[in-house]
Amino acid sequence: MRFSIATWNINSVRIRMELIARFLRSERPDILCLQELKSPADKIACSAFAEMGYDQSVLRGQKAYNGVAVFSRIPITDMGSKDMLGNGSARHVAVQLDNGIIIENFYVPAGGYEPDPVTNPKFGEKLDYVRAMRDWSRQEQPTRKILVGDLNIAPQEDDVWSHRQLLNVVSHTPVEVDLLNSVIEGGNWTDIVRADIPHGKLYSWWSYRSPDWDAADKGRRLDHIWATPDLVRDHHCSRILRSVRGWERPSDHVPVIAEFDL
DNA sequence: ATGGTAGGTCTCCTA
Repeated sequence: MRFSIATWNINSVRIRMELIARFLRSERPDILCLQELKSPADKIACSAFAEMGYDQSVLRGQKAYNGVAVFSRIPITDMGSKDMLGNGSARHVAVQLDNGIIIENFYVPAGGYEPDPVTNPKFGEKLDYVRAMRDWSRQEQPTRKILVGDLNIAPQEDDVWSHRQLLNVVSHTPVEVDLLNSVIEGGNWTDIVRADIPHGKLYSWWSYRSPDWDAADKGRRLDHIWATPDLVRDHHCSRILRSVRGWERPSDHVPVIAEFDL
């Protein structure tokens, strides 16, 4: 038996319910992890998810900003949230499957524009957040875990449209890439999508500001699926659903999907 | 070198 898991930065869950329904009807992932809900939990139409078979949900909402959720067709248990910066922002939630697998759903801070923690505190917060993830990864038992989410860092050269031109752009700076790699090493994580698709450009996000995102194709791979060694197989059928970026009124991120043994 | 768009909202902040 296998199960499929999808991660998607939805950029407002309320205005994109139709888009989510279209995605769930066509792809039918067993588990959907969302980030950037931009909504309090009590304003999210969980009944609409339940009608499509996703009757299990664990939400961490917040007014206007952040927010993460897990919707599932298979049983999940709420395993709590980590408040990495101690500021109450809803950026993480964990759930457990009946077989013991734990799913960690993260929304890492974007970090603002200027890649300097002194002049831009938001960048400092982002670095602090990823440092906290590294420290947490080192403490965890490195087994039976899947980590997904919008990590807001594109670590490899082929994860951005131009490695050279993005070296000083937040999301691909060496300090961010080094930190993200230290999280991977600290938790003994495998980057499942890159293990499946090791070569070539791979993006999960295209800016709203590009008038023709498809032709310009100045994307970045910000959304990730990782797993601990015991869950890694030869292939996980990873897919990044680029076409969803072309749907009507899209998120600037597209869903990423992988499959695991249940 | 610059500006471009989107969403939610204490009309500006965040992405």
